[in-house]
Amino acid sequence: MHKLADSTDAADMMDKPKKKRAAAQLKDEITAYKRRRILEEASHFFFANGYEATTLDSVAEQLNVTKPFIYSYYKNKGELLYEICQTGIQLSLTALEEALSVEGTASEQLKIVVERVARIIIENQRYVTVYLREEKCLLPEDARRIRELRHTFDTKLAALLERGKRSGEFDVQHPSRTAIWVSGLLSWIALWYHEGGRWSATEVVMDAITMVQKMVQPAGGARA
Amino acid sequence: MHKLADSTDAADMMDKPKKKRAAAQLKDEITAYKRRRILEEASHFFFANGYEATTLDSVAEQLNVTKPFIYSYYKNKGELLYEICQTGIQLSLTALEEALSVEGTASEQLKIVVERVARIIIENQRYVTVYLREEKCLLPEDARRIRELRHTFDTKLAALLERGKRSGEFDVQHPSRTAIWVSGLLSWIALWYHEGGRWSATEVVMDAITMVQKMVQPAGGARA
DNA sequence: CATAATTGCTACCAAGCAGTATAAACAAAG
DNA sequence: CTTTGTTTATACTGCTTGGTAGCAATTATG
Repeated sequence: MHKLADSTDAADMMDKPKKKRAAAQLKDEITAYKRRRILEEASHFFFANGYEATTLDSVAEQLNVTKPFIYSYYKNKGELLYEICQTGIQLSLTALEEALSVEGTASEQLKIVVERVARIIIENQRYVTVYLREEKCLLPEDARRIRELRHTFDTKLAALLERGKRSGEFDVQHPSRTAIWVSGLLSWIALWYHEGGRWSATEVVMDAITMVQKMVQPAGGARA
Repeated sequence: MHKLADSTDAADMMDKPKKKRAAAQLKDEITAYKRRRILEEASHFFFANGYEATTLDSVAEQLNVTKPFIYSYYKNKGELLYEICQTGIQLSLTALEEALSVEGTASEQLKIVVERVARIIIENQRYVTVYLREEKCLLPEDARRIRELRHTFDTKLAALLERGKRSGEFDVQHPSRTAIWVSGLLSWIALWYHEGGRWSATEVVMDAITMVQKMVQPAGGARA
């Protein structure tokens, strides 16, 4: 990402003819595409075999390229892991933020949040699972950044619970602690769901909604 | 464990004087102790750095012994991992079974189950976390045995939920699926709890009880 | 067609580590 | 004090793998 930004730098572009600019842009798109493909295959291997047990040679083979090819798009193995973990948590966070931008009562918003985040987690299971499992393999600085994203997620979720508590919709005695249980329940989906297994993605998402609603539901029971 | 049983074999013992028998028994206890110590230190490293990233040399160093020492008590690194994973799930299963042996209504039993299992998971976090994280590193045969224990756990939990459903204490539309959410919530503790962190073990256990109760609670609300 | 630049590959290295062959140290028994 | 068996360490091997130096092939440019 940084490299990419550098080479499409404004200073470079301004004094070059249109043609060169267009060519440079296309090249950057191709570079971005190659990076995405490498990341995608790497995530398959990290998910199936774990980070340490995965060799970059095997990733390269799967892409029909060689190891130095990968090294010309990523600085090292750790950068691959970081981008995968980052993707895992960032996708969830974005889904949360988009859901929160939909107007509605706290209960309505919570339902949308759980539905969308659960779907995103299932669709991007590889990234989320690697993030949950391999955090310990990240460099301290990278791990800090990831934890920060996670913290933002939990904080925004806690704010929603707090809102529902104030409005009387939810019965939670400690919103920020409850938020952790809810986000744990969502994370658990990535570790447990198996495509083509006993239960469909839709069933799992609906179950998750039900479970979370019950977790925050006041003693009187839920309303329609 | 197997080796140990072999060397205290009845055939060996019967035709030997009392003294030798006693000496052999003591020796076996010492062997068992050494195995436990190795496992304990290994679990620390596997928990902190992951299975693949842990070297047996570092485990040996921590114990002030050498690598061949470990190899004279365990056949290879994989056997260590298997015993750690096995401990992680077996402890939880035993806690569940003991809790289920306490007489009471389904609600009462469920509360005891969650309390005891949550405590066991916190106390043995290293073993449980390694089991959840490193299952993919196990040999297929070992992985199968572990999954069987997990399945027994989920099945027994589902049976309890089924009982509560029949008696009208619980509102669960699909006991075996709900059991997975409950056992996921419990597993999540191992991945998330941090000793000396923001919340005490007791708070976490009490929270877990509350969350599970709400998850199965009928719409009318909970009774005392 | 020649020249320059970019892109990917071949071939390699250094390090780390699981696992072992063998010897030393120690203990038990006579 | 020797003999015999057991326990642990020294010292090594063979292999894997992250990472790189330098070359070949391809493409763009004049």
